[in-house]
Amino acid sequence: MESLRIGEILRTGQPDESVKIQGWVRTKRELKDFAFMEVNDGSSMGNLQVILGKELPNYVEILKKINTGASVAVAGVLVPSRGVGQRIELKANTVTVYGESNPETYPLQKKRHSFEFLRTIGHLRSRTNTIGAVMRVRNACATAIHTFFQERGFLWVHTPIITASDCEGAGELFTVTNLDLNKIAQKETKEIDYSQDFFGRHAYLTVSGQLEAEVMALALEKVYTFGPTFRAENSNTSRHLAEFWMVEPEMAFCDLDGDQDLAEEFLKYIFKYVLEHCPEDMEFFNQRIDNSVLATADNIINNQFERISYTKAIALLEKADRQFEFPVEWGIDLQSEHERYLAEELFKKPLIVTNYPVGIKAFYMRLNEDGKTVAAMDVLAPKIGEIIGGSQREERLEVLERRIKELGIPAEELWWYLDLRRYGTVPHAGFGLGFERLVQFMTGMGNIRDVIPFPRTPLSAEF
RNA sequence: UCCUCAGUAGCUCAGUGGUAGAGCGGUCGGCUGUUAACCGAUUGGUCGUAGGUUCAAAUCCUACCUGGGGAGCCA
Repeated sequence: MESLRIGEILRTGQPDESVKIQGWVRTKRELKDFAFMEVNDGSSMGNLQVILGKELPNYVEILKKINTGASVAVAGVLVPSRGVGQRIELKANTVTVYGESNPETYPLQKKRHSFEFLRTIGHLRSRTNTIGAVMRVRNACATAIHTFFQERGFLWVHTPIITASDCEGAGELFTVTNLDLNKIAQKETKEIDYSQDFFGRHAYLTVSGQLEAEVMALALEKVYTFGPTFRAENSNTSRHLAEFWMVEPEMAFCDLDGDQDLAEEFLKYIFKYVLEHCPEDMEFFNQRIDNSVLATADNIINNQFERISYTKAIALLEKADRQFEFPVEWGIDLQSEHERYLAEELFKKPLIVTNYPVGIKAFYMRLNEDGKTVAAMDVLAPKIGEIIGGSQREERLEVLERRIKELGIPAEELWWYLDLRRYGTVPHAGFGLGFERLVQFMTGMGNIRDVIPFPRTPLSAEF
């Protein structure tokens, strides 16, 4: 008999149906003449309650084996539940134990564990309610992202993970090398000769696929990347990972307004999709993790994002009836406390801040007519802060060359990027979204390490 | 990297100078269409590591390690 997923049985299973399920034992309760066993296979929040009657062959032996964490297959007949708490349950005819689980050493208990502890058992934590729900929502977010872009004619392009350009300007890079580091450690010379390295030059793990995405957009018009990204920054916060996934759409023939429209439509679509596809999990997050996630989702789906200029944002912050640790002044970069005030207190919803001072933004952002600001945008979300950062790109060769020179960036390495402005340049724009921050925002999970299966952070890469 | 708090049983924590504790978990028994089951018994420790102060240190001091929260950097 082919086995069914438990989530499906819980939703649509009918009495008298013969079914087989496979999964892991969450809990067992022994009574005098029979026993209850709850089994979960990751397909849903809820477990399937299995009735084990004494008439089962090897009843005593089976009961000894089905401790929390054991893997089982159960064939039987669905029956209406006589207890409260579940609509339907499975009366077992045969039980197969694939693998036992020693209750004296299995670290997961039936009760709640701290996320700190669960991080120390990264290989088992996905068997918990919360991490399981996170992974299902994460999957739904990823599917929603692809669906959103595919429906709109965007091509998913695969930008390289190994890159030779260190001038993307987005933080510290990991070096990729196959040089013998032991030999280098013994050398007296301080300089490393990267011409002897695998690529014949210093190579890195990518910190962004944007520059390559621009290449593809200037041939295919609408593209997006969705892949891993690496930052070697020594950041120890609940919002940073050394390895994370980033989504970067890039559109030719698009300006900053179009960019903002896309970002807003995009977030709305994903929230709506996840609410439709993971209602149980979202309900769980709302009940157990953060009682504002459903209201937040509703807020995002049904309200227009606030759109204000950086200059306006500064004026609002200066008017705020409160003291900021970092004084507010036109030209400064917005601090966490400023972003939070705007998103959480003043507007109480996501807002898009645009046209930042040229001095605090990247070289590729398009210079505005005023000569003082660039066509950048940040989407600020309550609690998370900056969730999306984007801009209209500088498409004018001479302006871009001037900016590169001003910032002291080695232009020769960017020759191909500049070529895009030499041959058939067009206005174009795009943005980057931190995928894990999106999942955090969606689920209300406080620490980004709990929304990725295997988090990589400073001093931590065990699993 | 900085600030701050913490590290005691498998887990969550109490214990602030004088013989290491509780709840949960595990084990054994009882009871029950149970469901964070319940009742009783029982098991369980190099008090993060290394020094120091003291007659005596989980407790005070120093350094280091690890983790949480916040900040910076950023997505």
